[in-house]
Amino acid sequence: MGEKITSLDVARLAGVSQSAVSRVFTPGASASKKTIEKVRRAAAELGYRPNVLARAMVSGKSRMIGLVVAYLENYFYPEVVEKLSKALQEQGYHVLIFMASQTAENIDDVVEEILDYQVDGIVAASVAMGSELSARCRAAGVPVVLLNRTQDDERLSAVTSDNVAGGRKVAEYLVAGGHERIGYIAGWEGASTQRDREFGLRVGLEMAGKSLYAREVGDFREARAQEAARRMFAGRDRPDAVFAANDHMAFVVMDVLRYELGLSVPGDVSVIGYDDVPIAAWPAYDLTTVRQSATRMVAETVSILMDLIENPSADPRRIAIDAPFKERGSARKPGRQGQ
Amino acid sequence: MGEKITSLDVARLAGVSQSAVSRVFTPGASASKKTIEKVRRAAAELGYRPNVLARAMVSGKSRMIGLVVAYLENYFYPEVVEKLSKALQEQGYHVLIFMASQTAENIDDVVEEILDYQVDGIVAASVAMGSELSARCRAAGVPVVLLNRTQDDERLSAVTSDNVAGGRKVAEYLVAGGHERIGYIAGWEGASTQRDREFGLRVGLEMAGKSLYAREVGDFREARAQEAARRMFAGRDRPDAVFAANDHMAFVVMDVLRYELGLSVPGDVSVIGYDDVPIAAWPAYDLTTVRQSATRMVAETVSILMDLIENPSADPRRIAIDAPFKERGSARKPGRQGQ
DNA sequence: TATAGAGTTGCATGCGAATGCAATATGAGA
DNA sequence: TCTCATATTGCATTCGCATGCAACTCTATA
Repeated sequence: MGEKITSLDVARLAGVSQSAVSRVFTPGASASKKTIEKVRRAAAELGYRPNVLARAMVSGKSRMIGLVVAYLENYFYPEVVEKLSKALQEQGYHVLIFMASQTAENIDDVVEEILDYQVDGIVAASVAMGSELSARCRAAGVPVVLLNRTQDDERLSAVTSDNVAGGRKVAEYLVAGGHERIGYIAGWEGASTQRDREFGLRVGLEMAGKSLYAREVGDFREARAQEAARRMFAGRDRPDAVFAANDHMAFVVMDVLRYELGLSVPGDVSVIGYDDVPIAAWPAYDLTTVRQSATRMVAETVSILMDLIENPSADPRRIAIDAPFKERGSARKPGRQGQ
Repeated sequence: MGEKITSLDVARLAGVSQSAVSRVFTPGASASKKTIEKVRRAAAELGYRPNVLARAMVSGKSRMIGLVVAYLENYFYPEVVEKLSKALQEQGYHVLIFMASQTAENIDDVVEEILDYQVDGIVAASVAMGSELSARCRAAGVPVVLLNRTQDDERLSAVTSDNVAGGRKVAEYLVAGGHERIGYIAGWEGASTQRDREFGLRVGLEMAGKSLYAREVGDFREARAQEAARRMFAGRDRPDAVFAANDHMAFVVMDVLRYELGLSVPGDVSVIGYDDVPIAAWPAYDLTTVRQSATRMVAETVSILMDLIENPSADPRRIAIDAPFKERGSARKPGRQGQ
């Protein structure tokens, strides 16, 4: 066991030089029909396949993309992982995955580790990068694309949905539905998605001459969202509508309302989320939400990444894809004349 | 941009040889305090970090583990990905992820690609490997561990839960609960988990002098499970209990029963799943199920993998971890004297 | 038939780090 | 202070493949 087949073995069997073998397996290199034939046959006989790592050493291209994810608990991210991985596979790239702890600082260590693997690019999903770190990536010539998060640093590419517009749509819908006391369950305050969605919501409310009635922080985490919901609905004059900064928290909120407090959704309280993860469509939740298409976001991410890899001097791009409102049954619907 | 720092740069700055630098960064190599100090200082100054790929070339160890997953739609797998990735990171390994199409054949291509990256080991979650392929891995000296799936090939290591026992527990619980017409929503027939869970269920029923009342195939897929549930409950004399081969299908079944057919769970029909994914605990489902601990399965997988990597001649191991029954509210509970 | 031009091929080298070996430095014991 | 065992160090080589360069083989044109 363990006898590696190298290009030299193939070369010997085919009666050609090692370079010839290399050229046969290098797209764009020149080789005669006869040589190709001989090499292919020998390679097949020996079961030879080029060593990607060795190839990476000399070419400087590893064809690996580092993916940093903080938590797969929010089912938007498994979707991202799956689709990103598939999309990159189609481009001949593969994904090296790194789980970052929720703790903000650790991301930097993780990125260092990623860089050690000589990845050709990095996708950072739902995590922030220190400016020092992004500088290192730039120095190393490794493009970085933030996914579902933005940062002030203009030199970082980023793909998000249009969170501000999305938040505004929620406000408009709730106002049109005649809600009076609108609460907001915030995500982790450090996240741009959180800030933007809240900002959009507030702007939308203001434009209707209203303002936020209640606000609690759920940090995008299940347990925290649960506590947040309990706090928000503890007193009397409870909100008649809640916008949760993502679907994952919206489910928790619905569960608290229905199963702990015995309230009806949307009868007593309307609930709206953000993301439109698959579960949102399940009838048990039937969650009204804002659709953030993982497919489209991944497609944009891959596109940007490929551009940046091919043309390292290209400008970073920041994209906010359209986030359509998705009406379902968890929020009271505006009357016929509404909206 | 792009000026790579190599060990040679560090060596020059520190006034030592390249080998000295290498030794400082190689655990277990010998170097004097003074040298270590000089090298560390120079490395820090230049921001040097060893190139993992170059290291892999000469050492033959890439410290990468290939992970093959078919679909993240079933939320058991995101858990696996997250925990496996973290556990391996702690061991100094990293995960190269590969999505396999559901189609059975493609897995072989994917494994070839993985091998190209010189991974030190492969974890195949919920996918089967052709015998030819596993032979190649063996020839290449790359250990393979199947996760949540077994195969006849004795030379393959595998970690599953005790699916047969789990299935039997479900049968016993349903019988104890006084159910008369027990249906089964099967998973994909090619999966060992499917076969074992069904086998356990049937054995359990037989031991109680009963047999399966209805059976439909859901293929572990959402859409198929939906159709399966509809078919199963189309006629009169419908089942009074259903065991779905995994939680993911159980949720679909519950939704069909409750929201399409207007039946009560567990009032009219008891539903039991398998896996105990996080959603099973959500009050909207409160699913009675069999607990298959991703944490424990991942721990075993890592342990086997590390053993196999350190000692390539070690025997493959096949482990079925205990799968405790988890009683919740989606199935009628046996009376006090029951069970 | 001679010959420029394009298409092939092999040689030699390099990517960045680990390691066997031999040379040297260090320290302990006498 | 001298000797020998042990710890450090550098040299040179190696991992598997890609690629610049020079030598070479064709083929088409004059």
